[in-house]
Amino acid sequence: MFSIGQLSKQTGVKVPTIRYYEQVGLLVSAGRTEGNQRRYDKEGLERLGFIRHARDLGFSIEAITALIDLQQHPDRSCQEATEIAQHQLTDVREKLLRLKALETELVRIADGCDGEGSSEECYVLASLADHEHCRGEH
Amino acid sequence: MFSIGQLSKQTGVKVPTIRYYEQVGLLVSAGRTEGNQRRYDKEGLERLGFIRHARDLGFSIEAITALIDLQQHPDRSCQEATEIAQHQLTDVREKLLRLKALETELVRIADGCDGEGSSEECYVLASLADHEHCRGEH
DNA sequence: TCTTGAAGCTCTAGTGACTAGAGGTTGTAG
DNA sequence: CTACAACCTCTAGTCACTAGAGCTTCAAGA
Repeated sequence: MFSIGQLSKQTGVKVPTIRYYEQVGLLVSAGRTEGNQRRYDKEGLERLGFIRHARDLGFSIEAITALIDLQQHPDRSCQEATEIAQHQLTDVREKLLRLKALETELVRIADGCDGEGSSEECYVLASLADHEHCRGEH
Repeated sequence: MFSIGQLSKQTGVKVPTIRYYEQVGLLVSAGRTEGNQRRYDKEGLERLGFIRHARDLGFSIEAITALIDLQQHPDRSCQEATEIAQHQLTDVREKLLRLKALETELVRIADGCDGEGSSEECYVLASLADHEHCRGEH
């Protein structure tokens, strides 16, 4: 049995975050001591590892809840899990496209100015003031 | 003079968001009508355009406040503005790297499973459960 | 001039995924 | 047995909005 602190050390998830996961129904402790402190078993440790990994990959708490639900019903099709993962992938790809466009624009803005002179004629400020300067959309 | 709704239509920023910007000190209306409704002039319209553009590029409210502050003191160096933009660029590039890694990982996970069979042997779930499967770090 | 209704107003609370702090209790090593 | 690190609960704060309640004002048509 592990205390919440031990679980935290082993997974790298902060203690208040573990309590938060309990609050939202993601991870329940195996039980409590007489003094009301949480105790976890190996299953809890594994589940927290799963949650951590999924969060690192950007899955929402909601999506993770759905995935855990699937884990607990092995009779259900794997298709749902794949759909959730595909959805996440689409999401990441959209963000990637957007960020790439932003990068291009920011390079143009940030590098267009040598940092000298007064802010009155600053290229950064002028670029932000006037969208017309932009090459792509965002 | 424009009403808040006209400002909203011209810039594409929602009415409650404009009020929010006032609340955090980003955009003050030129004045109020006798009936307490906000009225904006051309300067307000331009400033909201500036804010909108900067937000689209991912600048935080805090950074935008600093940039506007610079605009209003044309005697101050342009360097600060450039620094803020460079910082934002660094930030975007970090996010890009991270997202690219995630994409790779998600492709591996989401495409490794044909969606058939039960969730018991689902590759998505197995991959999320075991970080060891991962190629890169995240 | 009156009426209607869209648009405006303020205020509070909710979102997601935590994080911080107050103020009190428990577990454990020496 | 004592000290103190680690635990507990609860509330409130973060960011950048968004939603809703309940009210008032503005402007166009009759």
